[in-house]
Amino acid sequence: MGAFSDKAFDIVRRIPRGRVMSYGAVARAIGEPRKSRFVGYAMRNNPDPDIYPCHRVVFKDGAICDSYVFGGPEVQKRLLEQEGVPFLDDTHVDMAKCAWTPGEDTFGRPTDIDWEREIGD
DNA sequence: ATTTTGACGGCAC
DNA sequence: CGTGCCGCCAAAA
Repeated sequence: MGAFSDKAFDIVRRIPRGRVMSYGAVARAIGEPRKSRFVGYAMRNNPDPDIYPCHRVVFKDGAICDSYVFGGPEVQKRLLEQEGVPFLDDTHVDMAKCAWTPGEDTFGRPTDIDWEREIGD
């Protein structure tokens, strides 16, 4: 995989549970906002969905991609709901509430590595 | 080397 | 709020 994909996965891996990032946000986090599209391309080659929560990457609108998803958009939505990600409607995530960006505190926050912990709060 | 193809995003309708 | 188009740019054919 290219260096870009590597960076993309590095960012995605840090997305805490219950939060999401848009493809463009990931691209911007990498420093190349123009390659938002390529982020999706990278996700398509996700080596290990268990390590890289690509399901937390959605459209800027909060919509979920309808193609090339591991188990279909429904599965992705299901995973997000499971994490407590708020939805505006049946097809859109409430980005205003769960949009995340690197730099926010992930220290005490649960990340992909904390799958064991439940969202109970 | 050239053409086609997108897990996108923005903007016009 | 949904559709359609165009611009980006690397990867695949």
